[in-house]
Amino acid sequence: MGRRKIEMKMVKDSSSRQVTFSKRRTGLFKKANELATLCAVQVSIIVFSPGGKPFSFGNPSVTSITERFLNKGCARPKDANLRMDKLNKQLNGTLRELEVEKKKGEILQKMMTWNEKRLPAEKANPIDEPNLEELLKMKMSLEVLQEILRTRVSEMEASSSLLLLSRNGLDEN
Amino acid sequence: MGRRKIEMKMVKDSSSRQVTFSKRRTGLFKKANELATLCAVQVSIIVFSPGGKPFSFGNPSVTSITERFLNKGCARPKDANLRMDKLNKQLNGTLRELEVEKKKGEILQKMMTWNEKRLPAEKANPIDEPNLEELLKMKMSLEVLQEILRTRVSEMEASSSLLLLSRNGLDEN
DNA sequence: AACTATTTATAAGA
DNA sequence: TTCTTATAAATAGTT
Repeated sequence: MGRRKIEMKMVKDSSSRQVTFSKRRTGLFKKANELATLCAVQVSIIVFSPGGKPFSFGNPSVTSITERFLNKGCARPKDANLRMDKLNKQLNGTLRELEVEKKKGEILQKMMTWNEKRLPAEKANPIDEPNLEELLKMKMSLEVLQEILRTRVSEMEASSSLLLLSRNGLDEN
Repeated sequence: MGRRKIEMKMVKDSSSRQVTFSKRRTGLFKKANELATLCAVQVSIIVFSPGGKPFSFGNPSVTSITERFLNKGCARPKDANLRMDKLNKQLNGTLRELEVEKKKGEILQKMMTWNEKRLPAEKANPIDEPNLEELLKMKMSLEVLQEILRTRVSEMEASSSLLLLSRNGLDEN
């Protein structure tokens, strides 16, 4: 048992291939992160799974690195960058407000339901110590996740800018 | 002596950092090649050295994969949403970055599971659904949940304090 | 998702 | 840089 040497050929069994993909993609991204951390460099990876689903790793982000990589040959006026940046932030801000307002009530309803399920404190012993611990964990988790989402939204705004910028560039040419 | 464990921090000595970069970049590209071969998938990596020099690995090529990755977002007016979907896929990488502490790691794992249940985009077609809305919902939801949890935690902490206080008082008497 | 026997990667040293 | 080597880390096959 344990690990064995394998031939460097495509894994035939699709199920095994999926497992191998999963494990090795994780390992690859970890290595990439270590490289970025240890050497203070930018690393970007794009992988398409056997099923065609895209996975990516980026430090600081795939789009920024890709842009840096591609821009070597096709520089653009700085003011164009700034202009498109402003327009896009406006656009995204409006879009976001719209969507959030639209769904607010619905979300609240869902979250309240979930809250009831997760924390049946009223029915069970409300002053259980394990419960408190669970709650605190949950609280921490949410703080971490929120930070992630904050980053993600920022990236989205940035990439949108890039997209419009590139499209604008094409239109101009 | 052989290999020793190292701290996951930036290597201070610039010379050592360059050596580490060289070795690990080689290793990363090798791993990428193995992933591409074993699983018959497309992999693209871009790395900038400490000196700013670009290195890249691509199977079949960096540009083709980058285009495949970006083109979905450039195709339509709703591209911001579609791009967001792909950025969402980076969650793996981002979570990995935050994996510094084991306790946090465990919590993050739980949150990832929960997140996937709430947002089953991975299982469905990942390229069709506009994820911006989902993400914003998530963000809103978390904000709401956090407020709920804040209240709950406060209540429970207060209760626990009272409980311990009363128990302690009884012991002393 | 775990486990673990091995293989593979790699930090130091030369 | 390249090689060596002791050890850390990744992972193939299994449960």
